[in-house]
Amino acid sequence: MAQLGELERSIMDALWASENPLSATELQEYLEERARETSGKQLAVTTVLTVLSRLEHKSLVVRDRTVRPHLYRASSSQADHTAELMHEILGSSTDRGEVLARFLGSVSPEEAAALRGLLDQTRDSGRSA
Amino acid sequence: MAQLGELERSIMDALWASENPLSATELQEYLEERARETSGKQLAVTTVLTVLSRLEHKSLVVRDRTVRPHLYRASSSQADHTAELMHEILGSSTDRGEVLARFLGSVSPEEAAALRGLLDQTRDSGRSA
DNA sequence: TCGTTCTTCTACGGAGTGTAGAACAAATTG
DNA sequence: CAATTTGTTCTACACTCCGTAGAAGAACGA
Repeated sequence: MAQLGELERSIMDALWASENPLSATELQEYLEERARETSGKQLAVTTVLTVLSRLEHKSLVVRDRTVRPHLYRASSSQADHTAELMHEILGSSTDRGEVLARFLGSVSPEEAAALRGLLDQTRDSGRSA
Repeated sequence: MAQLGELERSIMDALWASENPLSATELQEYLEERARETSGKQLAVTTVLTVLSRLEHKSLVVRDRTVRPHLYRASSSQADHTAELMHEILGSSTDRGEVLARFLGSVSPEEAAALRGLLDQTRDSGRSA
């Protein structure tokens, strides 16, 4: 699934942060805000549109073409997407157990606690396939 | 840190799988073996060397220049590297807890069990910084 | 020193990404 | 309906990364 570029990532972040689907122009404005402190540079709308198309193509973004302007939303939540990525990475390894061990070693105590809680909740819900 | 290309990945896999550091030529042969079933195609040694240099530049590979031929080894274990990657991905998210929840939801029962065990072991060894 | 072995330099083509103008389509309004 | 505004698609270019490797240079054994 490959890693996203910087602008792609910003746009996904914007979509993930937003409750409602956004138009290209709204995104453009949003991005300008975000960038104001950094390299405050206004992007062309076409730039945003191009990237949105690419993200749509990668199935990360869903576009509503029935309205004008078109509205865009992330096809899955950031958490889902991120978890999926992590899983992919984990799967690319030959020794999952070892990876998980190292992974836990670098996790904060709070997160470790959270994980324990989650594992207890999940304990009985055996996966089907 | 970005994702590795296919050949880069193969080379890292080879280095990770090997006990000892390897020379470019050894790697070349190793890769030919691996590829025999697939697209059995012999790479030029220079190709391997180029990629090794790039990997060295990315600090994934360490090269011993005191011997001839130079010997190459992975700078960290596959497990470490993978865990680090996972951590990076996790860190890129705004809601780690949620991500971990989703992540656990897609983990096999065996892995869940392993995680429980690991968490118990790690319980007391609080991290310093 | 001569050849062999190994490494470095240089280079090219293809893919992915940031960037956006030009051209085209739809909606709004006079 | 015609003109203007708003929005979308097409096309394109530059830059970086990666796979690939030849040519040229360096080191070592005979």
